[in-house]
Amino acid sequence: MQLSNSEEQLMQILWKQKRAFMKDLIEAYDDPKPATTTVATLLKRMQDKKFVDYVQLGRSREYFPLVKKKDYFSRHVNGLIKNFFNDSATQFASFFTQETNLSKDELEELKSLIDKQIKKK
Amino acid sequence: MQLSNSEEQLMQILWKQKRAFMKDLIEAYDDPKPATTTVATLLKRMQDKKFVDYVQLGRSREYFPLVKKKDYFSRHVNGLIKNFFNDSATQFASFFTQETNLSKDELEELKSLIDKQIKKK
DNA sequence: ATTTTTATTCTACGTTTGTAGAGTAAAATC
DNA sequence: GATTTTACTCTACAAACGTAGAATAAAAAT
Repeated sequence: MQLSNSEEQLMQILWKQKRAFMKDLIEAYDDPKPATTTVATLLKRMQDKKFVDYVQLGRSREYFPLVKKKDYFSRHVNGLIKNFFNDSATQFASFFTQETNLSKDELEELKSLIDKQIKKK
Repeated sequence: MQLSNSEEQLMQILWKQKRAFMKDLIEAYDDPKPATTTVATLLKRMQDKKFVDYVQLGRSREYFPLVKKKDYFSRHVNGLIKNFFNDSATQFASFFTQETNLSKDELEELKSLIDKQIKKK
């Protein structure tokens, strides 16, 4: 099951905060901040989808992610790659380096990164 | 305005076929294929969203994309980058090369690609 | 002790999405 | 020319989303 857009937005905040009470989450929204009830609904749905859980502390709940950003993100990108580049990561990478306009420095950096990866193999 | 999931799936088919009649589009679906009315609805909604248009040929319509896959995809990835890597393409790239497990050969290929890009700058 | 604030639940409601039946008109077939 | 098929349109409807008011209950402030 996937997160909806507004759920994902909230998830981003939670990932950043790592563990948070609802008020902290709302705090982090740009104005106009959503109603607490809105966030509560989202959190409950996200909990049903097994993306977050919480511990009860006093009469408040401290929420935390059940899914790592990394993992969630990987699934995402892999989906993208599958859909747009019929499953070829290189094709994707190629597209990516050409389309996102990285500066020369960034490209150099990326290159050396790849070099490191190659050495590992 | 964004495409929904099933709209995007249909869009993928249309991008592949470039121009197509509804029956060709349905043809391309895996079984169980959707009802023609379903696809018709999707096409109409996609038309409202300005993602496709058609020319009438006889009493049939030949549909075609109004948005290039490339552009659509760029928007997507840029959104991802913004959301997950607070707008740093290199951070994304770094993550990408580490997480998707490209083979040594693929990495080499990517590297030379990047080199080409660098030379252009 | 009474009032106010805080934290959460329950309920709700308009919108978008996924899916498709019923109806209609033209074209093809018998 | 009557019947079947094809190509759409119109309407519908349940599920998911985005958003939040009303209600409740506990805690804090007065």
